Amino acid sequence: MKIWKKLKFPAQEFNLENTLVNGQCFNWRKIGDHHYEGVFSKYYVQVKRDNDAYVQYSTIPPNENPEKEQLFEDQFKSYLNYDANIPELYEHWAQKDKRFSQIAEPIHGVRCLRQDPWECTVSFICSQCNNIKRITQLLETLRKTVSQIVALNQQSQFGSEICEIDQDDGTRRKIYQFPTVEQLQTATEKQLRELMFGYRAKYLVAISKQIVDKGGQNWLESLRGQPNEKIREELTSLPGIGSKVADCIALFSLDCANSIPVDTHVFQIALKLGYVKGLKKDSSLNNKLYLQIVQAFRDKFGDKAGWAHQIMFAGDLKSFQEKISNSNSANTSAQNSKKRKIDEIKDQEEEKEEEEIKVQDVDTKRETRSKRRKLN
DNA sequence: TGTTGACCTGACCA
DNA sequence: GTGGTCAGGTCAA
Repeated sequence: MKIWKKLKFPAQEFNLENTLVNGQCFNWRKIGDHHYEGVFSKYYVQVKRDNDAYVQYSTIPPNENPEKEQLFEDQFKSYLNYDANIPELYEHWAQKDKRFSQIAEPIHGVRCLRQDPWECTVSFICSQCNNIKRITQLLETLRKTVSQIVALNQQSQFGSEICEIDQDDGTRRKIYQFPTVEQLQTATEKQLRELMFGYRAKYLVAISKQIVDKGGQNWLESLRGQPNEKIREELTSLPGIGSKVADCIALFSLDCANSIPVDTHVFQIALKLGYVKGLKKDSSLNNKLYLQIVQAFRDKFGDKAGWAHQIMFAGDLKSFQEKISNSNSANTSAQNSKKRKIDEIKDQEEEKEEEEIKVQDVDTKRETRSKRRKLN
């Protein structure tokens, strides 16, 4: 029998789907309408929303006394950045960018999570040249298998099993917590390759060892509160972590709300919206351009630009495109009228900017034609 | 200093 | 059925 706890959390401030499966984390799975399951800390957690004011959650194991319950709630609230006023931030960002104002409603209630830095590190190393579905699968495999690897390598007799849960088909499913740095350190490259981690296997093995040498989980957590540049420098000194992965770890787990991970999606956004003057679709994403795009997002969205970036990023994902187009076509004429007035003002401001993009597009096309001719 | 190709795997599409 | 391409990058030459 599950015990459900209520947490006051209006829907505009926290949308489960838009937050838990938008590509910032890979430990949640949809199991029903507005209902998700996941592994958080040492708990199997289900979270659901059945009214606009509250979300409800249950944990396995349950917390047997009020102190433990309070401790879990505090931990969960911290994970959800509970104190951040998301609607206020949305309003601010929507005033700064027309595209943001278009996606704000369909992708409402996105919260940037404050994840565990180790799990976040492993997750984004796995994200290299990979898609969300497969990253999620790889991390699930890692949780399931690592306790067997630990036992096999005789480093520890303790696994990391949390519980067994009943499934609809009558079978039972074991749930495991995420392996610690020390546990993953016991795995070999060969073992991880067999689990289909591919070339990322060698990074995971090397990085586990180096982080353990630096002080393990405590070292990673000690990076919280350090200057952004220092965090970047420390993380990129580790094998398999470049600028993009370092910025993901900083943004999603180390309290750097203005970190901007520039990947192919963010590059496309910067290109389409003309954030960087002279940016072309075949521009090579070198370090200089990377930092220009970062600066452009910071200039536009301010000190929590990383959080705004995550919403813009989600807006570029295929899984969110349908939501956006449905929402746009369902807008009532009254809404449209109000929106039109706001848009008119923005249009005037951005008209100049868009002219520049058109010029860039023409340049790009001209260049492509020229290249093609040369090839022919 | 900037550019390029190798690196694992699986889904998708023609 | 098969081969090409791409997917939230990094690294070394």
